[in-house]
Amino acid sequence: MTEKRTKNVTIIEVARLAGVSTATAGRVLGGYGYSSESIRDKVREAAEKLGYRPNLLARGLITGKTQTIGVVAGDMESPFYASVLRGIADVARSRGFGIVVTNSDEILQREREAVQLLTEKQVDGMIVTPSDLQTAQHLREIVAAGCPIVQIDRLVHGLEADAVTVDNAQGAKACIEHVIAAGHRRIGLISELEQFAAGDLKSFIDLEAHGRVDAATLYPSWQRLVGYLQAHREAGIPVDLDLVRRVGAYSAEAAKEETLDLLQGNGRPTALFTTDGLMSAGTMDAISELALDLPQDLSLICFDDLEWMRFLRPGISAIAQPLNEMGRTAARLILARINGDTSPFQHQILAPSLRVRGSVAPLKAEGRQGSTRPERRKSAKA
Amino acid sequence: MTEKRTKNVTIIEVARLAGVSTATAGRVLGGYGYSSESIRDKVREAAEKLGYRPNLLARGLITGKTQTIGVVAGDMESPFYASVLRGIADVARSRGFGIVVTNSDEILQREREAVQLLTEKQVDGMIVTPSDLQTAQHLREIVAAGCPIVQIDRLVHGLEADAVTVDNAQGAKACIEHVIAAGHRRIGLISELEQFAAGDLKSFIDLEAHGRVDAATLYPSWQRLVGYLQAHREAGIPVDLDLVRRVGAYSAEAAKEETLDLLQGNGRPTALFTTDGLMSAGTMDAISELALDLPQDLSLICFDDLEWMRFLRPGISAIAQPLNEMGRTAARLILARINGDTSPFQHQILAPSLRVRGSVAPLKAEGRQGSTRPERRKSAKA
DNA sequence: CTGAAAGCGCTTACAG
DNA sequence: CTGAAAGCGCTTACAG
Repeated sequence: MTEKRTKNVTIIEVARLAGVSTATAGRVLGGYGYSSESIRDKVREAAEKLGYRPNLLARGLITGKTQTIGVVAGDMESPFYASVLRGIADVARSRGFGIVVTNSDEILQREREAVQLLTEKQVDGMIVTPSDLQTAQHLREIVAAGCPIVQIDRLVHGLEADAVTVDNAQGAKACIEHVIAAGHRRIGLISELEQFAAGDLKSFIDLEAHGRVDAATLYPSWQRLVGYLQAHREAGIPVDLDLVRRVGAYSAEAAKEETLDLLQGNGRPTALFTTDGLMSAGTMDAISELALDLPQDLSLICFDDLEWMRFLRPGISAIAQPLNEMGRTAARLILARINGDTSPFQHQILAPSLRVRGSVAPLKAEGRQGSTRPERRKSAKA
Repeated sequence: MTEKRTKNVTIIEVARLAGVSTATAGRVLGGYGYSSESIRDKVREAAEKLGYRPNLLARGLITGKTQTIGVVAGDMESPFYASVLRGIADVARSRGFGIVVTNSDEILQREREAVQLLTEKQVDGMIVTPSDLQTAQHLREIVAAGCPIVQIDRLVHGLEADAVTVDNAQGAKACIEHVIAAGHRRIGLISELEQFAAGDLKSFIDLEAHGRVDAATLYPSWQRLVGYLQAHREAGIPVDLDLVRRVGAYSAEAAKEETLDLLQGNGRPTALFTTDGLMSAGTMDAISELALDLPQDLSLICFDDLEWMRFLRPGISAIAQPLNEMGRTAARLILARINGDTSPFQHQILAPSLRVRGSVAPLKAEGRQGSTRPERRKSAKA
């Protein structure tokens, strides 16, 4: 009960029992040098008998490799990161690597501390979802120090490192085209759109219309807005600014408020596009509160994650991000770098897989909208 | 571009620049011995100037502590484990620990390999959700070797280690009482109930009725069945065996089939209790397929996770497991052991937090059931 | 309070 | 193919 940690069997004891040098025992057990078959057997037998387990710390100290990938996620509890992590873990496991994971909560300072911890733990490489796309001094430093890193989901401006992202503009565009094909013309957008250095929504939309926006360097929700705008432009449908709702925070509650405001105002949309799982959750709360029927009163389409889709009510369409694949790709890239790959940096852009669940209701004749008035609000919460 | 990993600054170089011995430099930088203020400043300055970062591998090799917790989860992508992991990560971070995580997929062999990897990486302790409650030789071995472990969610028979579980019987009982209070008498159960050594469902129910079942050593879904049975007994409602559905696999598809069979048979229940998130998902699929209205046609209550609850349709009740708390508790326990706590092993049983979303519809007069006939099946999939 | 020496458990050249 | 020696970057007694 109170025994201290039993002393581990070391290579020295195995060597002694096998009657060989520690160097030889090490070669057999570590699988790295030449050794004759007879010696191999002797050493293995001795190791087995003593219950020898290699100490990867010692090996790592000397080889400079820990067979470990460090991961800085935003929040591993969210379906997004959980799925990405699973992809990373699968590839790591198949290659004999471990992963040490941390959460940044998208807070720069926390990300710095995480990177620091991972560095001190001597991980062979890092996979990170950068919190800040401008200031990323800590990332530039470790890259300069020779630690390979792979960015996921976002690109730090001018960081010389591999990256894996989803084609957000393309995916969002596909969603909107889907809805337009069903006859909708007034499509509301509920989107985070939190950080954008260059000003307000209006300016951004103007810039985009003139082709002055580089989608690759934007935060995902802004990229999805670009897809929304593109689809409208190509279909010849003017964008009503009132329909484009910038929630301004990654918060379901805020998304709910924004949706309520949109749906209770004049000129209500006939369809709604939410740009991620959390926005969808908030929007659905609003829809419940207003006691709207989907998709009769309102069509809803979400840019979402496969995991979350399971919980969507029937009648809601969604396009899923290939999150496992994003994790797997990132892990493969980092492992290649760890193994000495020095080819130019890659930016892999994954196409969202169009796993649509439910279909968008075709736009019906007018008249239904009046049936659900703001006065009915809260009626669902009997 | 092709530079090799730049050689790290070591304590030796810092010591040289500061004009002190490596032992002294180590004491300052490692914060473990005495040192005068003037020397502290000199050393820190030198370290700063050279960009010194400690190598935790070397420290770990010598101290025998890595400040790392190993975690064997079933599947970190699932909301259950994702939430537990988050709890663990939060406590670990606050104490300066890292976590290395692995997935077992509830497969014993994979769990063994995971434990092996973590052992070789010299984690200070492990948190594991055991895949098999009988055969757990690998766990007994590492415990015997002095590596503390904390079990989560399940208890290995006779394993001398701390554990954190949820009071499943109690939670399930609360659910059923909730439904009974609303007037329901025919309450269907959709549950995994996969592994149970001692035979079939009927035998189990008989055993339980005679108080011959020790809930503590059961798999969670069986514990939830116990709560279902207890609530019936205390309310004086006989259990109809036809209503108790053993899905026999942790599969949403299988849960769906079982639900369809139950709802399309004679003597349909007026309420349904699902014992976890995956069962709920399958059940909801079945309900959609039958085009049933919730809670008008059927009341549904789920034993579930907070994360998943967000996606439940209004009108569905659910009781949530405190998963973050389970992770946090486990992390605190393992840290205490790592710090030398030798008190008797604890088994902490967390009460499910009654975060009910939506309420159970009171049972209405008869007559509604006929309105949804099996013929309507698939009608929702227009 | 500080330093010289030994050592954690392995791997790596270098001889043989 | 095998062994003796050195060393990875730290910490730990042990003297002073």
